[in-house]
Parts: sequence; C-alpha cells; structure tokens
Amino acid sequence: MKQEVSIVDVAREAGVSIATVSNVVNGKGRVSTKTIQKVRKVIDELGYTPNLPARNLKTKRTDLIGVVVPTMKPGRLQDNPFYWDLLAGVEEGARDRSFHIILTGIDEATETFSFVKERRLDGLIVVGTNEGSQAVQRVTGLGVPAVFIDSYLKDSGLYQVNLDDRQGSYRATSYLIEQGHRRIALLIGDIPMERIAYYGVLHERWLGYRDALEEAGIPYDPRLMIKLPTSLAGGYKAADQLVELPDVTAIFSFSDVSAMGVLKGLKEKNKSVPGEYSVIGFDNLFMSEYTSPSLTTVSQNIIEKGHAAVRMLLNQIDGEPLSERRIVLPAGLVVRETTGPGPHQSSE
Amino acid sequence: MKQEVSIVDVAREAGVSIATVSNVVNGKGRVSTKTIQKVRKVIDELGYTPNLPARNLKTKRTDLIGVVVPTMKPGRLQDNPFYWDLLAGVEEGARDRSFHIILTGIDEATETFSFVKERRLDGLIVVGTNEGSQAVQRVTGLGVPAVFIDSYLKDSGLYQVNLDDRQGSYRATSYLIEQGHRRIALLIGDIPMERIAYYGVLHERWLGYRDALEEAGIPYDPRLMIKLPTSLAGGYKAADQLVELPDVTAIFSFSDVSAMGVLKGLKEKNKSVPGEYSVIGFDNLFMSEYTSPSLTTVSQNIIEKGHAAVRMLLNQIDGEPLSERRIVLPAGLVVRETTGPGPHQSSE
DNA sequence: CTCTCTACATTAAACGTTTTACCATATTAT
DNA sequence: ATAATATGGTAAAACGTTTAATGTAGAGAG
Repeated sequence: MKQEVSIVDVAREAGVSIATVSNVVNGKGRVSTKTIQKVRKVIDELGYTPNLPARNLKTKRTDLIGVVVPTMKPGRLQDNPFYWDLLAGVEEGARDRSFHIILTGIDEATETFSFVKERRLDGLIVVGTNEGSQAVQRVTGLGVPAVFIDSYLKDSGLYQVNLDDRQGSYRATSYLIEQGHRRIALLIGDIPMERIAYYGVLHERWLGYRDALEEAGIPYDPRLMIKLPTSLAGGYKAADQLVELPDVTAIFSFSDVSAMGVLKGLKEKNKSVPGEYSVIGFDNLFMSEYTSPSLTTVSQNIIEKGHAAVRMLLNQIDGEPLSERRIVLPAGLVVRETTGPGPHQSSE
Repeated sequence: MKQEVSIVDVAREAGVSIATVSNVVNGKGRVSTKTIQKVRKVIDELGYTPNLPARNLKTKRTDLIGVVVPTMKPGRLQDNPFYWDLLAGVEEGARDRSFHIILTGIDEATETFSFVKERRLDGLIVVGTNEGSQAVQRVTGLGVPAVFIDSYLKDSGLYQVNLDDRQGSYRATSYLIEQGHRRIALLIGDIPMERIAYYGVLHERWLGYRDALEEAGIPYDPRLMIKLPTSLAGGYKAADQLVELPDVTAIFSFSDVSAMGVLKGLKEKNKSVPGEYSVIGFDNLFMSEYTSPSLTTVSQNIIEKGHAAVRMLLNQIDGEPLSERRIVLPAGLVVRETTGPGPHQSSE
C-alpha cells in the first residue's frame, strides 16, 4: 500500500509552496499560468487527490447533506416506491452542485440526529414527519440548515416543501362527484380521527375531500372513513369494510399502493371496478398505469420535489436563503380506468 | 451562532489534558473512574460533540461507505423497487456498525469514482454492474475495499454477493415443465444474445432455464427469447410478441415488474392467465402478492443481500477479510396464481 | 535613480483530533 | 530500605488542508 501523496509532496516536487498548490487546486488567488501548468502536471504524475476531511476541518464545510427518511426499516416503509423516486431527485440535485448525500433511516423513537453534528453535515433534509414529532424539535435544536418534505409544520420559520395535497384531494373528490358518486369512502390511514390535525399530509387531503363535498352540498359522513394503514395490506383489508358500507359507490385511497390493495380485495369479492365501485389513488406511481384496470390517481412530480428541497437547502447553506419558506407544488389528476359513472349522474 | 466547543474547551474546563478527554471519549487508555465522570459531566454541560472530520484526518478512517447504484437517474432504474429494499438492507447493516452510507447514482459513462478517494471512504458497494464494464476497472484501480452485488465478475479476487440466479431460474422453469408446459418464452432483456455472457445476472438465469430444458429433454428454441427491457413497459410490449409465438403456453420474465407488464398486456388481449398463459416472475417484490392474479415468482431475500454485502465489506475494512470471496444466496420459488397446468400434463 | 504599483508567491498559524513516548506517584516484591 | 511494577496522567507532534499577512521582483512614473 503506497503512502498517500499529499499537497506537500506536490509542492516539493513542483518547487512551489503548498499555498500555491492549494490555490491551483481551488482556482483561487493569483497564480501565473506557467505555475498552474507546472503544478497540474505534477499533480497528475503523482496522482494527488485532495483530502476532503482535512479540508473540511479547516473550512468547516463538508459539502455533505443528510437525508432522513422515516424508518427505512425492513417491512415498514420500504413498501412504498415513492421514496425511491424522491431520493433520486434529491441525489441528483445534490450531485449537480457537487454535494453528496448521507442517507439514513430513522427510528423516530431513538434517533437523536447526533450524526449530523458529529459529521458536521452542512444541512439536513427530513422526509415525512409530523407536527409535534420529536424529530422536528430535535432537528431544529441542531441549529443546522434544514428542509422538511411532506411535513406540514405549523412553525412558519421552517423551510418546507409540500405537494398541494388539499387541492389534489379536492380535485379527485370533485371528479368522483361529477361522475355521479355521492357516498365516497376514504381510506385515510391508521390514525385516530380526533388527532387528524397532527398528521399534516393526511389532514390536508382530508380537508380537500371535505371541500369538495361541501361545494357539492353533500353532507360529510364520518362512518365513511376507513381507518387502516395506507399500505398494500391495508388496502386489501379495506375492501372488506368497503363492501359493508351501504350505498357507497366509490373509494378514495390516500396512496397508490393501498389503492392496489383495494383493487385486489374487490376483485376477490367479485365486485367490478369501475362498474360497482370507482377507485382513485394518490401518488401516480409508475406502476399505476399498469394495474388492471389502470388506476385513476392524483399525480405529483416527485423528482421535482426532491430538486426543490435541495435547492432550498443549498441556498440556506450558501447564506442566501430563499424568501419563501414554503414551496407548494401543484397536484394533478390523471384519469384512467378505475373510475366510472356513479348512480347520480344527472344530479348537477 | 455560538462558537463550536472543542476537545480543548472540555479539557480546560475539566482541568485535565486533552489526551485524557480523548481517552474518555473513545474509551481507550487508562483513566480513573473519577476522572471519567468529571470529564463526562463537563462534556454534557458544554454540549461537546466530537468532530469526526478532524478525527478522520488523524485516524485515516471515515466510517463511511459509498453505495453506488447504476444510474439512479430519473426514469431509468427508479422504476424497480428492488433497489430500495436492497438499500434498506445495506443502510441497516451499516448503521448497526455505526457506519454511514454515502449514496450516489452513477452514469457509467462519466463516473470516475473520484469522490471515493477524495472523501477517503473506507469502502464501496457497487450494485449491478457487468463483466467488462468500465466501472469495475475503475473501482478496482481505486485500491479501496469493495463488494460487488449482482455483478458476476470473473475475476475471482473480487468480493461479490449474488443470488443463486441459475438455481432460481432452473426451479422456475422446472416448475413450468412439471405443470405441463413445453414451449416457454423468456423475457430476457434488451440485449444482443451473442453477448449474453457479459450480462452476468441475465446469463446465469438463462443458463438455469436451459438446464431445466435439457433435463426434461426439451430442445432450446432461440426464437422464444423476447428481447425487450425487463421493465413494466417492456413486459407490456412483450405480450404482443408472446401471442404471436406458436404453441407457447408460458412466459418466464426476468423481473416482477416486467411480469406485471406482461399480465397487463395479456389482459388487454383477452388472454386468460393462467388459463391460456402461465406467467412467472423474478424477485418476489412485496407487490407481487397483490397483482391479479397474484404472481408466481422466484424469491430472494433482498434485505439479507444488503446485510451480507455490508458484513463482507466491513470485514475487509477491519483487516479480517472473509476467506470466501463470493457469497451466493439461495433463491426460492413462490407459487401463486399466475401459473397453471399446461397442455402436456402427463408427459413425465 | 527612487518610488509606487502590480502580480506572484511564500510563511506560518490554525482547524480538532489521536497517539507515542514519557513522567509521576503509588503499590508490591525483595 | 530499595528496586520493580502498576496505574493514571501529560506534552507534543502529526494528520492535510486553507488563509491572512507578508514578502519580493519587475515595470512604469516621476
């Protein structure tokens, strides 16, 4: 194992000072073209690679950002491809600015985020936490630039990027109503309704649903809330409850994977989609185009979400924080085959 | 922004030398219980956090490993949830040993892996590259501990972890044959068959398919190879070709997502599964249980794959390399609903 | 010829650790 | 008592950079 070659080796070999080599490497200061070439040559010959940890020590910047996703533990959240896309967006955005990302799953209960300080990360991106969560306090306590994705935190001092969940949900619900559905079940997640305000994303989507109902003059019926996890298995079980709800002809599921579960459950019960039930999802995963029937769903640009978060974070790090602290991306609706006319078609 | 507190602040405040503080922090050297407590107390009061980059500079270890996945570029590979699971396994394994992972997508054409040297990463995990790829040469040229996942590199000096793809493929094919299928199409990927030996994973699976054929005395028919990408879209298009192949009653697809595409394509053509066609996938994604009909597929423990790679890498880093350079994990077969009896049932 | 610029280049301190070699003091063995 | 050995602690160098302050030489101006 050959000895590492450092900046002083280069300096000696090139017959200049280490400061000059440093300047050449970083393109700073004044140095003549002749010297630049000489130093570059030596760098190539010796195969010198700058030692970033050493640089970090001096500059107090690591060009490293942490990305924290909620319990990436096997079995928990890995079952939603959504996060992979988001990560791809973040990674790409970071790479474009020659930052690297340190990825870590967290166990909300135990995570102290100490690694952020220890490793002197320049910033942190936190995905999908909630108002009042331990994580939020701990992160803000760090005093490190941070951006929260999909978290809907009340503290308006925090940088956040969200989807316009309420609007998206409103559009989906309105569409079902237009199609003639009046009793629309909601697969909302495994949460106590009295605390829904704490579940940012779910809350917003729930509000959007209610907006649409209200606009159409349809009374809100709490019995239509199906409180099961928005996972494949949750969706599958939700079908059981769905078929017991009288007069319900549609279900809006707060994630595509759970909608797939619903589809599967309904098919096993020999309920036709969209004949007997219309189903609508949320996320527009790449897969959703290939289910049978293909899934009508609320769409979002996940990659762009990642990009936006990185941009916001890097601006903070560079000391030129964006004036807007909250970016809200638009939600779309893509109509495919799981939705069809309901019983009240001419009700408008 | 309060000044960072360093080891010397702690030392001064506690009235000991910095060497002693260092020893307390790292649990090394000899230091009396009384001093330990005193120092610990001061550390808490001052809120001291060790500076890892500084430590790295001195120790030449970063406790950081790089994870490289093939072009995590939007649109490319993100469309296979497989990688997310793998990443979860790696991350978890690393975290257990208090390593962190730096994740980066690569563009095989341009990536030089210079970040590995610059950041002084302790090791590297590379996923899904191929024999003869630029990436392999560059990584080995780095002289850094590395483990290749799903790469089937001939150079037996390299550490690798693979699935027993050949065996898995053999089992799947044999199962179809047992069920009475004799002409079995293969959705093999968008590659030139004359170069198949370079595509490690695909090659092995192809060999497994041929093993099973040979054992059953069924001649290999190259016309049954469908050369389309093993993606959702590829699978969907594969259905077009499938229905044109005379007497074919089954298709074996080299990924679950592409099998889902096939399912969708067949349904649109009003071909029944498993009535007219049996379909079998590869990977056993969590979703595969929820397709309609649910997918028969070759299963693997992806999380364990990640764990194994980390273990292998960390042993190298610790200077106690495993004697076996290649770990091969077993493949299973999970039979669900997309496979059924074929026309030659009593052929055995 | 001296003075002031300008353009390059260097010196040396600092960043926050770890670690080797060494020094006390207390304990035990002789 | 003396020598040998533990035990607890320290001084100082080193890791590879960046950067502020400073130096030097040559060119043009007076």
